[in-house]
Amino acid sequence: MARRSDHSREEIRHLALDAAEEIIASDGYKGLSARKIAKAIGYTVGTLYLVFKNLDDLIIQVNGRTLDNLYDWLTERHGDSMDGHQSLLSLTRAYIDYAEQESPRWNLLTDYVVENGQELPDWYEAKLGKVFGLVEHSLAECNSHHDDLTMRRAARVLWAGVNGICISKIRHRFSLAGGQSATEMAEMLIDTFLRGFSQQ
Amino acid sequence: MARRSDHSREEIRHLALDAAEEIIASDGYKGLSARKIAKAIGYTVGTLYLVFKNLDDLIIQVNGRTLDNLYDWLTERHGDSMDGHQSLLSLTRAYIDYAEQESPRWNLLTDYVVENGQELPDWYEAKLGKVFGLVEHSLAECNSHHDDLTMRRAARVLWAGVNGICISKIRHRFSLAGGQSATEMAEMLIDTFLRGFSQQ
DNA sequence: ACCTGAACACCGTTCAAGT
DNA sequence: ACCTGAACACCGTTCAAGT
Repeated sequence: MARRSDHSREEIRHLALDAAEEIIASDGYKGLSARKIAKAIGYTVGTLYLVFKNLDDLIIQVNGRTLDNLYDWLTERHGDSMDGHQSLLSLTRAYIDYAEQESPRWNLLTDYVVENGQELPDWYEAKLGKVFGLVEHSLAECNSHHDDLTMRRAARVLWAGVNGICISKIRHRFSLAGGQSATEMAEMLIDTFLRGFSQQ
Repeated sequence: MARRSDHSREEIRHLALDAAEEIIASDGYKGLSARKIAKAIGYTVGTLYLVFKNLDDLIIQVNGRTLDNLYDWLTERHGDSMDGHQSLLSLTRAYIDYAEQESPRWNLLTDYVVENGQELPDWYEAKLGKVFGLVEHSLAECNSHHDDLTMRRAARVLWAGVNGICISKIRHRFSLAGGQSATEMAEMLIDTFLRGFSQQ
């Protein structure tokens, strides 16, 4: 059993986040609990509350690591040797693959509800911004006759749309999609949006 | 206190669903519990398990009523005296209003995760289909040179996209949207998609 | 100083026993 | 037949007490 001073606070934080990721992967994102984490790392539940404000704080930190992981996944799979349209499609396919293959942690990301009057921490928005940056970059290669703000807005609208498609197909498993897969739906969204965007 | 035979099984079902809706509205969607429902209707927890298979079954029935409620909300606010494009925008604004004003029950709808190998019940998909029907109808008024299947697919892609925007702005409260509101993002999506869709 | 362990106020779900 | 109430195996969170 772990005793006092076996690990620094920062080490306990890492141990706990590692354990949380394993529990989410094996028991699903709703199977995560403070007591399971504590047991897995050989500390008492009380110890977790010395390191995390509460379970919400822990979950948001797990989600932060998921965003890092997603960023790496996307950049690894995402070739640079194509035009913007193809690049956007390949980014989207990589994202859908991630949501499907890492669905427990992806579901936890989507599950998070920010309460009225609350805000996501800055470091979290920064990680999100890094992922959005990939979309912006691909979009900029497709089309450059719009101003910067319009490009950024288009990237966000398009990505929120792709995410909505993933939610309906992966989270809710709607079978009302005219027989289309998530990838086919996302391709239809991107192709049609880009056609409209370039002819504006 | 309620005694046996005070209510039929169907009456208990309605009482429980009514109570669940009130609890969700006042305590948030994560504040719902079988014990709270039982207390509110004057029965023991055990009784709920005579009427519902489990809490998941109850929640899916609450979500079914939310879909009915949403359908009524959309049809009430949705004038018929405009062209398809305007009609689609007004439908979208009404949906965003619903998500904002009824956010606890809307969040419960979005929260639901269908596990691997599971499916949503047919009656649930039928209620969803009714809401999607409104979108299809408006879209059909915008554009009629596509075949039926393409129109249905476009309606689903567009609606999943609008929903994704609501999730990023209402559920996650991302402030990375270039200063746009959910409504502005949805308008950008619809305008650009429709331009691309009509020029295909 | 650091961590424990017990306590508090909750959960979902089941099922023998009561009326 | 219908419902209860207690039990079981869990929760998140706090904090006096131990080393």
